[in-house]
Amino acid sequence: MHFIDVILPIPLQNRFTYSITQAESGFLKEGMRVSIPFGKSKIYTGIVAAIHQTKPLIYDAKQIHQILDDTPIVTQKQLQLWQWIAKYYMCTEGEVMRAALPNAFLLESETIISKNNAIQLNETELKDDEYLIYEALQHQSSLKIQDISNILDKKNVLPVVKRLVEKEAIILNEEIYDKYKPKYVRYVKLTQAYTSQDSLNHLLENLSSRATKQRDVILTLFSIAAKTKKPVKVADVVAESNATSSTIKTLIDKGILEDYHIQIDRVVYEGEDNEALKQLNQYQTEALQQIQQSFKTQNVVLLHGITSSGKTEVYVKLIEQALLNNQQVLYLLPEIALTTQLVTRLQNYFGEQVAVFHSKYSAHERVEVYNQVLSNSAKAKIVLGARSSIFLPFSDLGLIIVDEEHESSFKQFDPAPRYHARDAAVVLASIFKAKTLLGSATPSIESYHNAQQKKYGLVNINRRYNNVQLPDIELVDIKDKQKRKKMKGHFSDRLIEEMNEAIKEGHQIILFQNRRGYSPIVECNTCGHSPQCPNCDVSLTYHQYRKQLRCHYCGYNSAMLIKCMACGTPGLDTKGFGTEQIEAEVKYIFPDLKVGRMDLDTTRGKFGYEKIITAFEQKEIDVLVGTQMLTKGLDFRNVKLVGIMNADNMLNFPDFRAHERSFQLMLQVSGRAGRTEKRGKVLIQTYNPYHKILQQVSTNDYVGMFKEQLEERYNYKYPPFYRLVKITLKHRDYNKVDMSADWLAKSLTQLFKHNVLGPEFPPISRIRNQYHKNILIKIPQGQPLGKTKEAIKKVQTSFEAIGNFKGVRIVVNVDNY
DNA sequence: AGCACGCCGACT
DNA sequence: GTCGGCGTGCTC
Repeated sequence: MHFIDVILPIPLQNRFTYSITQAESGFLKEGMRVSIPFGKSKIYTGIVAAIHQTKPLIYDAKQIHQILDDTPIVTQKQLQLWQWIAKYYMCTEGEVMRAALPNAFLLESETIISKNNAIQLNETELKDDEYLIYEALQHQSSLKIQDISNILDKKNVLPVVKRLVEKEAIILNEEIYDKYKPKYVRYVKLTQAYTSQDSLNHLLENLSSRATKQRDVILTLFSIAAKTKKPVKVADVVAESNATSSTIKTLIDKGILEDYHIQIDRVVYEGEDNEALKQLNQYQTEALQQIQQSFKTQNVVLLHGITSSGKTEVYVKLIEQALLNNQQVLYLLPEIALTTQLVTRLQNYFGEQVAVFHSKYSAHERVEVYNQVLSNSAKAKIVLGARSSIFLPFSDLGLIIVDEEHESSFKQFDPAPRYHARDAAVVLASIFKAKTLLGSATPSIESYHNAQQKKYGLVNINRRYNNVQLPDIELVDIKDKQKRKKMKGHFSDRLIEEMNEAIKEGHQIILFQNRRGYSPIVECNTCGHSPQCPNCDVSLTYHQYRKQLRCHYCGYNSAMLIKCMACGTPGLDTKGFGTEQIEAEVKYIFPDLKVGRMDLDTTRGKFGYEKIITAFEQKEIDVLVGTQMLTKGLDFRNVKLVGIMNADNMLNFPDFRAHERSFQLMLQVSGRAGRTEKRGKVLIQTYNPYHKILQQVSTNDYVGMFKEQLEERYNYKYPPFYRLVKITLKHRDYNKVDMSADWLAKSLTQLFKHNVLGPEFPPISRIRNQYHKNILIKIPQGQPLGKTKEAIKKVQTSFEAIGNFKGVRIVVNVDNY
């Protein structure tokens, strides 16, 4: 008796045990995929996590359906990381598996319907809808459930299908197929018969009189072959000879040409020759030496280098060394910073050893990178990727770089696993006994604290590259400006002056407003009513370019109202402002300038983002207005002025991290100004210029900010002194959420006393028609984390057993950054 | 998460 | 009368 325990990509706590044959047990290894029957009719892909001979006691194990791999596609070390993540972030291994594997690896079955030929059926017995399906099967050998849905034009077709099965008119089959298909490219060459010079001359003569198109194709084929000395692609011949693919087809049919296919990589490096590594300047060299020194005793080092200090060059040197040891390197970046700029730069240094892993890649491209890493291919020695690349199957990882370490987008929010890629990376590195370098101009309070506690090494770079000066940061009091009538729309006179000057000198401008749309609130002048989202507890944002009201939480939209819905008066006013309004005002105040906007609305689509960046780089745009997207690792050479339109809405955000975030955001945007010889200028417009954070921003005082924030965190019991676990309850019914949250909070309070906060409705208490209520658990230092989480899990289990609370969804978020 | 089974309103 | 709504329970 042989069995395997399988991890399934579904949010279930348990692994599932299946029986296998002796032969299979000899072949199977941990980390291979198997397809297994699950429930009544489903077939899922599972990962073999254990192979054993212990027969399950209370149920009969089913047999597996099929083995999908010859060799493991998940390594032992990955399984180790999965387990750590599941435990630490309080989710299931299945959820981790779903996040960790490229979707194309997860085969699912699909029901295929075909006619039962063994039975002669009396068609008059069939009802109308049944007949439609039966009729369709006369023309097509098989149908999918989706096809039937289309034929009958309704959603739920299973009852009909069931009746047909009972009448033995049709047969059902579960089919699975590989979602990953290698990409092939079609090539052409002359057939054997025409390889000799004689036959060829003869052929060309023949063709020249009548079929000139065909002759051209052959001549083109020759010239390409002679030039490249490589197999010739059909696509190239078509392109160069002006022939169509039908001409080629004719030649193939005549037996003159033959085509063949070669499998190729979808992700191809098309770079030039390797660039020589830049010489490090004195400060970079010192930093590099300190990092290396520090790595002798520390596994993690934090590199605190101000914006434009040239951290990337230091990374490059470290990567180079890891490569010399023949080790792999993982370079993590926030999704949004994974721009072509950086990718090209690294590819210029390291050529085709760089692979990129990215959510915008297609399923197939992801599989290819995954497989290259798995085989430790020379094409993937350095993986440049967003947070999910911590899940790649490294075999000999030597170094992880986490750039822009403070970025909150390293934390996954919505589907579980709600992991933090920076923290998981440190664990991953420890599994490999590799080193981790965290880099940032504005480190997170947590990391800097770890460095001060000597848990991490700390290295500073305080000079910008080429000794460019840090920008001059000026605070503009817009309350005062309003009083003196010095405001034009949302632009102070100072900002307008500086913009004029920058433009006169031929420089570019960035304007930052951390809110998209035209205005977040529309309000009736007469009765004060403002349109709300029907599904969420928020005001609708006005988007001018489509004359729409939109909800930023659920995507609901409606046409802009002409009169108030409550009182019918036509006077509607807008309150607050977003990027769209700033863009409109720039156009009004500076009619000669070209304005671009960069926010979620203008960067949709695979290249939306790049288009805007390129346009800005090539100076087709004078003023770029945008949200925090602007802050991420973009290197614009010609920007002299950065304007922050309103610093207050960030500072007043109700979150213990709001001040830290505002500081980071403002310093990061400021860093976009004056990256070359000319000193940049930053204007921050605010109602409260004496705010400590703004003072610290204007003096570039990271350490001051850190100390003060750390003290606040200490006083108010927040990280890094306390760990947080946030529990969110969600349900359509307000009362159900309310009552169940009370119960849960009470039970937790019995265990953790005053360290349980809430339950509390969040500022936005309803999203997509679901009411939310939060409970926050603070875990003091010294209280064992693992045990605490187990206890929380137990309470959760008893909660879920209460009939009244059925249907209330619980979301647990550990380290809720 | 799916998906089946099972019990109540609006339609051919 | 049925179709189909989604509440509840289970999956090796």
